Amino acid sequence: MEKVSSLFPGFNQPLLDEIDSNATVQTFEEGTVIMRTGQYIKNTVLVTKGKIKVYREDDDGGEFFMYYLLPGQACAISMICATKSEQSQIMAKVVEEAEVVLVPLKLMDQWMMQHRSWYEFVIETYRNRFDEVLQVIDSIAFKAMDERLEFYLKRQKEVCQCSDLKMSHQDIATDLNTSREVVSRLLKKMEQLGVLKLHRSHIEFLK
Amino acid sequence: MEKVSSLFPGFNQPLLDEIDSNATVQTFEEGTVIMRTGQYIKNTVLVTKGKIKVYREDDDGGEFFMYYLLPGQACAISMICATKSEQSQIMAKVVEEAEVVLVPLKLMDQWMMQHRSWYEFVIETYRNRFDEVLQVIDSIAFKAMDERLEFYLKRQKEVCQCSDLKMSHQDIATDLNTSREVVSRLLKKMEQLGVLKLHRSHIEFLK
DNA sequence: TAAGAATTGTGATAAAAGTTACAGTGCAAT
DNA sequence: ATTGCACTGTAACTTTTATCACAATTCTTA
Repeated sequence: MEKVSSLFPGFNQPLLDEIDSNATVQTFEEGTVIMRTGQYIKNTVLVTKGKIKVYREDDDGGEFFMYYLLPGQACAISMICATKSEQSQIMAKVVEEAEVVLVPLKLMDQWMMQHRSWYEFVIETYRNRFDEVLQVIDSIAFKAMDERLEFYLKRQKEVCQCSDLKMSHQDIATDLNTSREVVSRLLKKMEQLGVLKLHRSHIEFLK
Repeated sequence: MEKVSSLFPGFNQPLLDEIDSNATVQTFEEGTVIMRTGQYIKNTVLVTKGKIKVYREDDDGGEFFMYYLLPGQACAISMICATKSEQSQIMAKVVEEAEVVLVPLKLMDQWMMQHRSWYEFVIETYRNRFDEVLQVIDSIAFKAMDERLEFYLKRQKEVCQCSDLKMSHQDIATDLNTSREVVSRLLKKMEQLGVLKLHRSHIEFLK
């Protein structure tokens, strides 16, 4: 569990020991849906490797990307739902081979009381996710599709830490719950403005 | 503080005593903006009377209604921000004379550890607000304006517990961040379908 | 390497939402 | 009672977004 202690530097030794003896580690390959809308949540998820995308789904198969779960982070939803063993309100998809630490939900409350560092981590997780979700609301409530796409690309760039995004226009359109043609056209405009360069299933950021 | 104990039935006596000796009560008349975007938060807000609307704002003066704060509820944002004395990410406006109990933020963490009933209340507040915000995301990410308006009206109806909504079309349009004409047209359609009846600054729900 | 699938580009058109403009109506205050 | 203002209705138009159609290109794999 050295991985946990380096990725979650706030955790103190007693907490790390508890995790060691109670949590299970699981790996998922790219493409796996590790959480489905409506599924009962039995664990809190801590990510130690890979990239996981969290989506909201509607009744007609529509998807809407909300945020990434990255190493050192936890799924706020799984914490919130875990409290009452509720159903998941979101769908989570692995986009880069992931390793997660699963903490049984019944330990959540207990650790909150016993481990200050766990409490702080959970509160910090709530805070960050709430903030992130509010920014997502801004983008869809106030912005038109061109700015929404820019916001989306900016976030992807931050996460991959590189100047390449390996996704098709259709993938992006699905994440934004719009159509491929709209995304293609807007990307073309951005290419003409010199902000990026388009390749097949691959966008290169120039600025 | 009998009001607090009846509105927040989960709070046990030691917690109620703490609130009694540390919190301040304040009343605000209709129309008051009790929290502004960017303002530093120094208290956690518990509502004991009235109705408060919580908004997200954009840079150009746009407003977007997110949810109501009602008696027996707390502002999740103020709790989250309070943790680090952060700036408010939202604007809160009193729409019906309100009374609130202000808990100094420095007590938040302390009470979380000491009072199980406070801890449970805070977690429950996070959970409910997160759920509510996710539903709001659904409505703007997946639905067109007609359904968004229906969703909006449904929530107003739930809150007022009556079949009358005393708002002008412009007020509704502002809350939804759209234009008055769009709201007027959609409301007219709903009237023709027999779901409601339109009056001046007043909508009567029929179904 | 040829066939098939996925991806992209783009025009045409339709639908939804936002904007402009203005008339009419009800309400309040003097 | 009259004036003025806030509110509502609606037509005409523009812009944005979605949908349809189809060609061209690149990649995969049989």
